[in-house]
Amino acid sequence: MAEVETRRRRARRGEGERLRGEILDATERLLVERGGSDAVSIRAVCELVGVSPPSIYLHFVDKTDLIFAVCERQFANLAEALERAEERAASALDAVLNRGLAYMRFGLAHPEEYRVLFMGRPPASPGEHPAERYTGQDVFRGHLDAVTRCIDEGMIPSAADPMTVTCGLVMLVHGVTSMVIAKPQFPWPEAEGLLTHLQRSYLEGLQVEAEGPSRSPG
Amino acid sequence: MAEVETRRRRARRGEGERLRGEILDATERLLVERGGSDAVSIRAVCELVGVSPPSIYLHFVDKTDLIFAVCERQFANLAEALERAEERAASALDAVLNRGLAYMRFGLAHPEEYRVLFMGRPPASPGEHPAERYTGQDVFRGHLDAVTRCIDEGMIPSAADPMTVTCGLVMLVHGVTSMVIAKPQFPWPEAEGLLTHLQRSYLEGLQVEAEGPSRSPG
DNA sequence: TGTACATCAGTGAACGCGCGTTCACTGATGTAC
DNA sequence: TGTACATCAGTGAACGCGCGTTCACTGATGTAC
Repeated sequence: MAEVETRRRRARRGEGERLRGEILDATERLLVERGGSDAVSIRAVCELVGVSPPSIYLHFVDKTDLIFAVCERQFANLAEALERAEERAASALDAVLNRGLAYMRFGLAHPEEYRVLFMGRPPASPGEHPAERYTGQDVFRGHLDAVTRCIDEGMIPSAADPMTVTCGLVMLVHGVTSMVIAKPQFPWPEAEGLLTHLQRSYLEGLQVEAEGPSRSPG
Repeated sequence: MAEVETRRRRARRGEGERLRGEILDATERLLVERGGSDAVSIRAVCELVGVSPPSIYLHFVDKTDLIFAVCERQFANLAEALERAEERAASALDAVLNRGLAYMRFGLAHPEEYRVLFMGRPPASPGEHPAERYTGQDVFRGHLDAVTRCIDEGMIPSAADPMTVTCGLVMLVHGVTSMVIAKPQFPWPEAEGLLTHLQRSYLEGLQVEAEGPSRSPG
């Protein structure tokens, strides 16, 4: 019951950074509970932490900076989940499929975070903040590497452009993840099965296209 | 320059409904300009229309009702664009592919509307508003019909489940559309080409899966 | 060991703002007689 | 044709609220001598 008390102990000298972490935790929790960074107020974050509003500004230059810091942490979490998934893979192709599944699982397990990372709009004050903070380039780079390895090992036809295939898979995975998050009340088929079906069919189709398409639709 | 004057003529008796349309137009315009329904205020809408805030409530029960009314209009616009695309198709398969492309074009041409329709969160006051107002079921139904016709005509293997294939295509199309909208600064390949590639490869893959997969990845 | 001082980690109160919504009203338009 | 009245399409002013941010400050913690 110790965490119930509303006013926290003041940090000792040199431990001021601890508050920063607590603020990030509270912000993320509110982001999830309330839905959307617009619905999270600095005041609410402070109340949750047990601190007064001005103290936020000791650690973040403004609200956008705070929200972005939460994003950065989540991007790091996602990247880590993807790496772990890749490590468990038996083959290069498995690594690609596993990354896709792990990405979707992350999104469905943390839908509000996923909204902020991949469904929200670009920052309110564009240009001031570096793109790395809200774009997720590391994640894409990881996908691209995994796909390239598949092509190198001949599991994806070498006629395929790695960038195109990576984007294809990203669109596919993001499509399922974001659609299920956006329209949870719609009777979608079970997500893991659907994504697996999509990933496999797409990759099979690549193989066919490389051999020369069996028929030309349209 | 007649539209510059800030205070509009009051409607004659029985013409009160005209204001409703003007309010919807202004709301949609602000939605696009400002980005997001949170950023649209009733007061801003009124200023644009040249009317006082309370007059909104003669036509809409509250702000959510107003935003939803805009959604309904946009869903109708989208459904119409999809029908027109389908009419231009030379075959059942073409109809499916054209619907996908038209859907994406609509999204990229009206990104803010697309955000509200397919990327925003479910309504603030859930349960009070019928799901048809923000789900887009008509659009999905149209996709399903088009896919079913393909299966009937043998252009998609009859072993495929229409619901699965429709969802697959929807995820794919929504994936490209929403990702490009969400991360416009990322160097994606050209969207129409990517979507065409994805749709064709996926459908080719379906064919292969129906014949029994050539290899089993994973 | 004692004391003056600097620094660090915050706080309390207020700023000006825009918001959704409600209330009592107005005055033009149409209708009944 | 004239007038009293009802209705309709709005308006003006205010409500209470929560917001991000800033300012001048406090008081505990550590340091120098």
